[in-house]
Amino acid sequence: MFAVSAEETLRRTQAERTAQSDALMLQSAIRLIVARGTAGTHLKDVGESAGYSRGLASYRFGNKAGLFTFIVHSVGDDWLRELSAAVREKNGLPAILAATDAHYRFVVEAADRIRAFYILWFDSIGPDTGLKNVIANVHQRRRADVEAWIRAGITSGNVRSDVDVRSIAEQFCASIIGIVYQWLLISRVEKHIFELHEGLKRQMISALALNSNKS
Amino acid sequence: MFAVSAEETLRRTQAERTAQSDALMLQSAIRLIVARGTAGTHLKDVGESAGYSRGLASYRFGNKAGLFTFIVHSVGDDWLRELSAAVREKNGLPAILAATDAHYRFVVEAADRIRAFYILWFDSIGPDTGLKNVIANVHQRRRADVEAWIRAGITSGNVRSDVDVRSIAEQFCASIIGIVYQWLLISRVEKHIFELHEGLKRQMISALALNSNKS
DNA sequence: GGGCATTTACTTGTTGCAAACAAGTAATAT
DNA sequence: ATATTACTTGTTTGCAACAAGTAAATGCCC
Repeated sequence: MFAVSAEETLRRTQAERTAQSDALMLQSAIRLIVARGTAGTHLKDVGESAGYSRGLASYRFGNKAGLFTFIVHSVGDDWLRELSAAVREKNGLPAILAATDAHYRFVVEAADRIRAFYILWFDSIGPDTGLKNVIANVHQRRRADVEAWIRAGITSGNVRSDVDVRSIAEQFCASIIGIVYQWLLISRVEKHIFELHEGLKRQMISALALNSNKS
Repeated sequence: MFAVSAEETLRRTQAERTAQSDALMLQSAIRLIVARGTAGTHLKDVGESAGYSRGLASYRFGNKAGLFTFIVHSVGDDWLRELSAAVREKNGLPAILAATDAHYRFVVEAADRIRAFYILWFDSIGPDTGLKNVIANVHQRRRADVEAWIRAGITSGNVRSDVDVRSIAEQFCASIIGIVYQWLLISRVEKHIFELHEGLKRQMISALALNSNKS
């Protein structure tokens, strides 16, 4: 029997099936989070608006925390990859300035996935949602990257050697968080957020550049 | 009939009754938010753990958003009052440094109310929870205060006159938000958060002080 | 390669619980 | 004594969570 025409075409492996339903539900969830917030995003809706049954999201992710963790992982990994592509082999101050520019670009692109990602980011602040650990890790990785850039800049001589690396890296990450917060709070973006990123760059230059007025 | 002995002692006005139940439920809600997060805080529990019925919180605040708005108003007003007391008649750089120190003190005191306040602050980031507007207003007021300090510092001559006031004020507020975020994320506070505040002060000094290396 | 057992993907049925509101009772005010 | 305000209890609705079912894909022995 090789006359199974129609059925043959829509036969997919199990891996493909889950990959597809994961992807569709991811998209749906992102749209819902951006539109209604985390509290207004119901697992039921996630499954149904992805074209499946009301129960699939529950079954796949277990609960809301599981769904949110999945989203943060998916988007966060992409994001970190794109960021390190933007920085490439740079180090020291150029790396930090490139990262800041890249961040600005991500934010003004205003892709729903970035917005949803950061909504979840801030949402996870409460106590012991497994999500909190995931995000704390992303945060640590980010800070470690910045520290590495600064240290590399010191050895290659484009950053002055008397800075407190850890402290500057934390300051940088804290500023990014603050900028993102403002972006999510007031939706009219553009110029405003641009200025915040430019200010952050100036601040990093004055903290790290060689020709500084360190008394 | 003036033999109403016992009853006479516990007679309160209606205003006193609501004031007391408001206060008790406020405390309960703060404890619950810190312990279980916003999603895990049920109106039912707020009423009951304050010594009332399961329905009172619903009745008084309407819904969860109403409760959260009430908390942000209560704590936020106290907070702004304490902050402006710490700054007093200072202006310019001294005002900003004093505000930063005061903020550090509030945070390390780690009073539950501050923690709950900021948890709600970050929680309100999603779309159009009436709470978002409340918090956007607090945020605006805060930024306006900082701008006013800087401007006053310029006229009284302790801040250099070529700074972009608005931009610096936003940078400052963004940094504060970022610091608070880190505080909520990693609970071991002390030294770490202290350093972040000190770094912010240094940054503001380099942005605003008169004897600067503006090329 | 074809048919049967196993595993994996997804759906539907059910329970429990909280939010929201309605209708009641108790306390204070006029 | 009546009206108003504070609070409680009853009821509905809707989602999350899980259990038990069906459908699709895979492994296996021939």
